[in-house]
Amino acid sequence: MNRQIRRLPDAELEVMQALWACEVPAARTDIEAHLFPAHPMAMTTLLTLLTRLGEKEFLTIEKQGRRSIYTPCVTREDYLASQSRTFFEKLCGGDVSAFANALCGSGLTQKELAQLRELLERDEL
Amino acid sequence: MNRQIRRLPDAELEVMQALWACEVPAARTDIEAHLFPAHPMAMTTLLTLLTRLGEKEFLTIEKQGRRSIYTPCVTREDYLASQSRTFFEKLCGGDVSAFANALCGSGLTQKELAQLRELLERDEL
DNA sequence: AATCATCCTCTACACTTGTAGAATATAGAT
DNA sequence: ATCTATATTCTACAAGTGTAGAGGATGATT
Repeated sequence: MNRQIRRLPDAELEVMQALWACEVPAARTDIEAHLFPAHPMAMTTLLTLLTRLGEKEFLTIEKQGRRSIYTPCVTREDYLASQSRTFFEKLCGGDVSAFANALCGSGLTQKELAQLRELLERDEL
Repeated sequence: MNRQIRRLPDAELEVMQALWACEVPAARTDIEAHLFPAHPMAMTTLLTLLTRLGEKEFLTIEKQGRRSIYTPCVTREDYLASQSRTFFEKLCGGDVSAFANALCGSGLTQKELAQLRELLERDEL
């Protein structure tokens, strides 16, 4: 069903999140515009991260003249699902109650928890 | 309520998990016995990791003659809660429905999901 | 007291990650 | 044809991570 997707380092994840937020395929400027403004980075840094993501096959890079366009080849949904699984297995040891406790202690509001419960219910059908 | 706890690298986390599984305070041999058997490591590797965890203040090291005893100073619960929060914020962008979808797609069984929902409900009271 | 066994610390090294300047290539303007 | 702005790739480096051997300290044994 869902293969194991390697965990990305923080900086690369931020770039992927920006890419996922774009209309794809996206140009560098587009991705740049979707980056977390609170974490500025030099343009070459962004390009380095994009290259590394390409090597890791999280996205493909196609050149059009001097510019490149980037297309994700892992969806956000798949990535999140895979990382959830990893969290459950590696951190919670596959123990549902440990997981539930973690969520309850995580600072999510009552409202958010209720919402989560409801969504889980709906999806279960 | 719960401060931000830095994320541990995989190898260090495994050691912490082993320590949490011990009667504390624990000796190295004890921790060793609780390590994931599927991932063998040299004794000195374990000791290096314990030292690093001490530097990061995840545990304290007390010497008794030539041997050391280790005591966690971050609880498993606090660590899991903090990491859940980070997961929710950084991966799901603070979006409950993205989180719910991630869980539903993560390969958890229907039974596990139902159990999770129930535990959340109970804890909400 | 000398030797041995055991436990820990030091040192080491390759690989990854975060970061970005220098160098190179290319489309557009003159 | 040349110059210029701009986009990408190369190179670089410090810090973090995974791994473990060499060396030093100390408790146990003869």
